[in-house]
Amino acid sequence: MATIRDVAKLAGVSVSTISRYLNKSGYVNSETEQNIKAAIDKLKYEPSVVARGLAGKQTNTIALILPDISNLFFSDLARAVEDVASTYGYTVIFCNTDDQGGKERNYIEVLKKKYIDGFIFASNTLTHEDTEALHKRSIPYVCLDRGPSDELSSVVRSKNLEGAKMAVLHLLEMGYTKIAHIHGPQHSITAKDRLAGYEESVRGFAWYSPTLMEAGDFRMASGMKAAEELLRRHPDIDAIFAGNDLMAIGALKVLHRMGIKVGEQVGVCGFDGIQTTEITEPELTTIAQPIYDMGALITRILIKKIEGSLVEDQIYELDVSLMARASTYRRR
Amino acid sequence: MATIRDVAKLAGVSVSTISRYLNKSGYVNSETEQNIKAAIDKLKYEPSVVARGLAGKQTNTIALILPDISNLFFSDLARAVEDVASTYGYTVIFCNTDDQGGKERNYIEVLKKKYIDGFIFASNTLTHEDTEALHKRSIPYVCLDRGPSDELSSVVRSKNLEGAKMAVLHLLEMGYTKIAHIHGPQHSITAKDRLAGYEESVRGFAWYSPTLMEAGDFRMASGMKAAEELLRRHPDIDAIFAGNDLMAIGALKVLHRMGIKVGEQVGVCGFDGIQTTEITEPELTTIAQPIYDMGALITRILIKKIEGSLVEDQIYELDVSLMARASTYRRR
DNA sequence: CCCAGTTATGGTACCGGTTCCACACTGAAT
DNA sequence: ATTCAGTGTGGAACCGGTACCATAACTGGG
Repeated sequence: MATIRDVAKLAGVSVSTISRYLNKSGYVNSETEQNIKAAIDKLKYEPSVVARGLAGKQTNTIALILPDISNLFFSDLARAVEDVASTYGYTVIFCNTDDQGGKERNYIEVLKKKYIDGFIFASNTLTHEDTEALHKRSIPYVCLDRGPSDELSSVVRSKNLEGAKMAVLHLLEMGYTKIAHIHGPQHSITAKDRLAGYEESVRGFAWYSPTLMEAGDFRMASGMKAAEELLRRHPDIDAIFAGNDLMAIGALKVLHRMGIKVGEQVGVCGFDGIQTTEITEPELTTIAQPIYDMGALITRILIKKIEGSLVEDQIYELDVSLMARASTYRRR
Repeated sequence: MATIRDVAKLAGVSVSTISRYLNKSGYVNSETEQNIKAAIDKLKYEPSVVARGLAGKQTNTIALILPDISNLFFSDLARAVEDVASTYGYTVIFCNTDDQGGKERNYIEVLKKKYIDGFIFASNTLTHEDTEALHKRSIPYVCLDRGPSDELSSVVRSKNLEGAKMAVLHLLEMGYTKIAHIHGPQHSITAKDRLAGYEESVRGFAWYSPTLMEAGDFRMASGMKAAEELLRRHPDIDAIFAGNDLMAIGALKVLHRMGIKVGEQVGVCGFDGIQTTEITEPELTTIAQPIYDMGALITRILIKKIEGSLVEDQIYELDVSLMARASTYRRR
């Protein structure tokens, strides 16, 4: 491997000049420039990112911290992050935390030793202490859905409350008359907002009851359990709005097993818009978050922060959209 | 940030001694050791991975090159890779190639400048030229499914041919009598092997015909198209074996739309064992690859190669298993 | 004619580690 | 007493860049 000194020697100039040429910082005569170009070509010289990292404190690497890459939502997100990052010349490291604060903290520890340029947090366990180490070294970070408690940071999320209201409204419009809700874990602000949206929308109805709400953990199995429980408690419900798609799919499964026709008899609506919603039978109505856009946006914000174009920290709320499909189509 | 020299000063020894202590290379008096420990604690010293990388040519980072992280199969795989890598102290960079050789080559170029310790290739486009650059710098790499053409390398794959035979056998045992096949793109050795397994198993039957095979591209939409075509051509087929789960799900969808009862009238079997197969209705019978194990194994092999415990390059073929489910259950 | 600003380039300390070599000391074998 | 292996430590070059500072030649304005 050729080094910058080899190039300098061959081009007959000093290393400083090469460095200036490479970084387009400072003056370089156009003739000299040609010589340097030739030398670089000849030696197939490629600057070492590591040496640059050591000298200049930039590694062009960002870390993506998420609960589980094999979760459909996050793999879609990761795709967007990597796409954007690579167009800006950054590479992406990913870390699975399983929503365990300990793992997350551990990753932060390991990665800050690596001079990572910035972090994207898509997990829900971030605390103030976690970010302290980042602040100390002024490593920029951005968050999905929610930032660390009591602290301002750039956050991208979607309109969860509004989306939940859209879901309920849609179900009502389709002629369903008693709507239950399976909500996610309440430490998640996302789940909270969606629950709030549901509650605000249905509180006024005569059939409203707190027992129409049942908790899940955002995974399919919990959706099944919750749906069973709800149907046992209220055999007359004719629609279920789930806090995310996976739980909605669980509900779908349960209804199917009970011989209940989804759509016609009981409507089901999810939230997230993961690709799998098109695979179910019937296809699942859902409130789609612009997952790809969210990932792309949060990455662009992070890179801006890294490169110093001052962006004020703020919360970006993206629009959600109703994907009306067969699982909420009630033939009359 | 404290540096190694700060620690040396505080502990009253030289940097060499600190380095020896940190790497457990060479002698360090046990008393000195205590002092060093204390100094490190006090200064909260953490060695810089970047400086280490520059000096010692090790970054503890591996790259995972795959077609698309948002593809269910690869996100499961990525999870396994990261799990194993992190227990060995490595971080994982991932890159989406969309099966385009150009993107792949580009990533190799970028990453080798970063002193990546090793590569895992899970894409199908790897050529001899691609790996040349890696050879030159003796950067180890391993492959999933297939290595670069005409070259030995460590490869982990599953028993595709055998699995295809299992699928056909299972369908026959369940009482299906005319089995079609949707195969993947033939540049993929995986798809080829599965097709071969199918053909070998059915060639002896009277109903066998080359027109019972139709091509797809491993994605759902192509499975739908292929299924339609097959049913048009042979309205009497009563089973479809697809070269992967996503195409099988496509077939499922088509059959459903045509009002054909999957399982009872027409059996469908996939291949891969992605989680989504449990979400479909009916649940999809599939030949499950041990995706997680494959990812874990390939990562362990790579790390062994990186750390120099000479492993001979070889091909590891893992067992597949039949997951018999409702999509191939024929009530009689 | 002098001084200041622009253009062009070189020298070198520095980033934070690793590693090789030199040196000193100990105790046992020759 | 001499040699030698094992133990323990320090000095300094080196990895491959960046960036600051110095130097110098060449403008043009006062």
